[in-house]
Formats: sequence, C-alpha cells, structure tokens
Amino acid sequence: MKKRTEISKILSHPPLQAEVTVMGWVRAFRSNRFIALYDGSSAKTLQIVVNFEQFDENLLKKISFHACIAVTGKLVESQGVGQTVEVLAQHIEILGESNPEAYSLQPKVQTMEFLREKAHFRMRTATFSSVFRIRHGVAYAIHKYYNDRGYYYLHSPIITGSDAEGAGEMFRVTTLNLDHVPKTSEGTVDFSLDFFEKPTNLTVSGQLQAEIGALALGKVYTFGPTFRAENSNTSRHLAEFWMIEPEVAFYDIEDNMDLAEDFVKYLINYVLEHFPDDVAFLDQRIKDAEKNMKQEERRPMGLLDTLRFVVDNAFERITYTEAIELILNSKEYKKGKFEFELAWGKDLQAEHERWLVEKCFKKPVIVRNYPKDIKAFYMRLNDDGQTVAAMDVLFPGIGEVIGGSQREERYDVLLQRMHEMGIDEHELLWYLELRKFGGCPHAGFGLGFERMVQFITGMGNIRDVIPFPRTPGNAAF
RNA sequence: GCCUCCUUAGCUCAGUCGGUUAGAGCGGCGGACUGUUAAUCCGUAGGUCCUUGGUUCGAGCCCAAGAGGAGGCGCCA
Repeated sequence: MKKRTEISKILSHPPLQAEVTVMGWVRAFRSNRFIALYDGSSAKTLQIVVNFEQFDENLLKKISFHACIAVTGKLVESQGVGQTVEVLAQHIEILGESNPEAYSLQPKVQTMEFLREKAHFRMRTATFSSVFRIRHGVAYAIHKYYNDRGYYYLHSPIITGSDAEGAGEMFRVTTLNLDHVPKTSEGTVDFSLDFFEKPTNLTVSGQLQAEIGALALGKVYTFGPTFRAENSNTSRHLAEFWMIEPEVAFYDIEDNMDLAEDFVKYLINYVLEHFPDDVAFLDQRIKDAEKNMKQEERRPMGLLDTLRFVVDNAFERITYTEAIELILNSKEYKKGKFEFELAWGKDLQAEHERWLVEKCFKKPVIVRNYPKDIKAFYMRLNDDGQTVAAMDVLFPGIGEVIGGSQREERYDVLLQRMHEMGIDEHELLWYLELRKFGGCPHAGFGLGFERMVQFITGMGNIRDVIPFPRTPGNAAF
C-alpha cells in the first residue's frame, strides 16, 4: 500500500509545497470542488481541492458521503477562510464506494436514537468520533495517573464465585444445558455439575479483590468491565460498564477524598490539554443544539466552561448530616418543590443531590459520613456508632460519579456489621482473614468510567459514550 | 420494577373538529452555477400514516391489545 500521511500530522506540521497522499472518508463534497476529508486522526477535516475539469465524471460521482478515497496532491496554503491548508488533488482513487441512495446515514444532523441503532456507522460522524477519541484519552490518562504515582494495575476477576458484594443483581455464568438443568435430590439446581462446580456470576465490582492487592502492594487500582443485571432504564446506567477502583493502604477517608478530587481533575485536565479540538467541537455542538431550546432547558454553562470550572474550583465537602440540614432548611423544600420527603437516616434522592450540586453549591460536592444502615457492610464505622466513613462525589448533570469509603479494618467490628446486614461470613472468610493477619487502615473508591466520559463530552445519554451499549433488552452488535 | 410520552416519505417533523387527492424542511436523483465551509438556485421521484382488531356513512386522527423507541423515578457507578 502506498504510504499515507495522517491528517493530524498534516494539520499540525504542514509540509507546504510537498506532495502528500492522504486516505480517508468523505464528510462533504461541496460545489463539485471541495472535499472535506477525515481519517480519524483529528477532529478537523482536511480540505481537498478538485479541479473537476481534470477528472472523469464517473469518478467524481463516486466521491459521495462517507465514501473512502485516496488522494495524492500538493499541499498549499488555503485561499479560503475556513482552513489554513489544503491539498490540490492530482490523483484520486476510490477505495470504497458508498452509494448514497442505499446508505443509511446522511450529511445532516440526525438524532442520537437513530444513530444508536446504526452502531456500525455512528463512529463515522463528527460527534461520535470525538467522543471515542476522548474516551481513549480518558482511559490512557487513568493508567498514566496511577502509574506516575506508583500504583499497580491489578486485574480483578471478571467471573466471580462470590455473590456477597451486594452491589446489585448479577448475571449468572454457566455451562449447564438450560434445556435440561441437573437437579439435586432437594430439587434445586445441581451446580456441582457446572463448569466451576459452584454458582458463578459476572463481577459487579473488583473492590474486595483490590483490597487484597492494597494489603500487599500498598497502592493498586483496577480498571475493567463490570456487570449489573438491574432493570435500569435511565440515561446514566448500563448493564455492562467500566469501572476504576483504586485501593490504598494507610489511607483514611480524608486521604480518599483528596485522591478522588485530584484524580478526576487530572482526567479533565488531560483531555483539555490533549483533545482541544474535540472538546471545542462538542462544546459548539451543544451550543448549536441549544439554540432552539428554552432558556431553562439550556445548560447553565457551556461544556468547555463547565470543565474549566470543575478543574479550577475546590469541590465542596459536607457531611450527610449537614446535607440533610441544608435541604430541609431550603426554601425549595419548605415550598414542597421536592417529590420525596427527607429525614435523617433516609438516603438522598437524585433530586436532593441535584439541588446540592446545581442550586446550593453550583459545583461538585463530596458528601461523607452516611448513616450505616443505608451503606455497605465493609464501610468503616465512625466513632458515633451511627455513621460510616463513606463518601460520594456528585457532579452536575450526571449525579454520582464516585462512591467510596474507608474500609472497616477492625475484625470484630466487621464481623458484627456482617451479622447485622445478613452477610454470610463463610462466603467471605478470606476477606475477614485480611483483617486478622496484617490488616491496616485502608480506603478506596469506584469511578464510573462512562459517567466520567459522559461528563467530559457533555453527552446526554451514557449509551452514546460506549461503543456498543448493553442495556435491558438490547445487546446488538 | 413503576410512571409518562412517542411511532406519518431515507431523516427530522407538521397534519385544525373524524370529511374529498397526505404536507414541509433536509437528504436522494436530474440540471445550472463554480473558492465552497450545513454552499446556492431550478426541477423531480419518494407513503403498508408501527401491527392487529374495534367504533363510524367515513379513521393518520377515537377505543382496545400487541410491538418498538424515548424520558423520568427507583437501584447504583
């Protein structure tokens, strides 16, 4: 294959007056003369100028929307205002035709719902290519952040024999013949004949295994797929999503909050620094879409301004008890603007979290020290005996992006909490033994990867920031 | 799991009180133009009004069931 130059390289260091060969797909062909070509390497297109009198008419007709072409020509300064350089085409080859009469995408704004059903084509659009470039950037930045700080990447298992995490409904993993399920003499499923000789599921969290790592390697993180079989139908939930779970020995809840805040700010900064064109495009895309919307439906701030604001300001840190008081004393609550009643001991509803973030503080909020009864068994009991050292990081628009805690390192207290919450201690003997032998204070959290990408890209639906979303009733592609 | 809304041309939608031949923009196709940036201008084709059943002289419109989709809530990341 002839050597090609990537569009991003041409745009960043233009080899003016040199002959270049570019290969990519047609985003637009205007006036039978100007091709906007993209090849995935940049959010920007490269303008190809075609002197149509010099080319065969049949060839020109095949330069249609999303057709794949190779162009050789001289790179020159552009005469137009929309771009700095352009290629004067000397030779054009059609690598892959795209018959516009039959092709399902069109050069116009199409709805996210329509494009979601065309997942094999949607990545070709400007919006989705920007989203997935940024998604890659966030993933890379996660590894870079932890690697640069001496953390070890720990691979927690995807198939788990434990169903005690309590993080949600699980997907069963089995090789049993579902048409003829073997039964025990009691009539229950005989899992001793299954592949693992016991019931197994897809993981809902790598946290408990990460704790094993933290108590040996000091600082670890997991970053992998997790699965929840909840029948969740919202723009913030997926059945298959990716989660980052750092776990750190000798960290308490304060250290944990510092880490969470520093971490997410780093990720946003990384994208702002390395993907400015993509962020600018998505920012403009949202502004264009909001032109036809009422004032109250628009975002309070543009995407770029929101990201800069989050990076430049300290997150608000309050306790659960303070949060309850703020909400109960708010004029909105007194006027009955909230759907759900609130009282100490009840979990904050989405509307309460949104009020704290978007109305009260107008910035990300970390809420800590929740009542023990509404949180998981492994969270460390505070001295008041009523609350646990849990923390949630709440973001505007998408709510909870991080949930974490200082873990209960005291064997007796942990055992007691497991009994209180009906957790079978025999299932988690290994977890208890971590406390019995060489235990120490430690803490960690889980960051929802797609929720983070959703926030950074400003996409309204989490299904549009993962290439192939899995949701109830949908596992296409 | 619960609640609400939607389904009309390839796409996005309009369609009045139930009334004759189903409307627009974009896209496609044909042509004109040629330094465009969502190019522009002229012309043109394109419809199982989601499906099934019902009410009615008459249904895109009303009723019922089903299918598909979206939004909100809960669960959480």
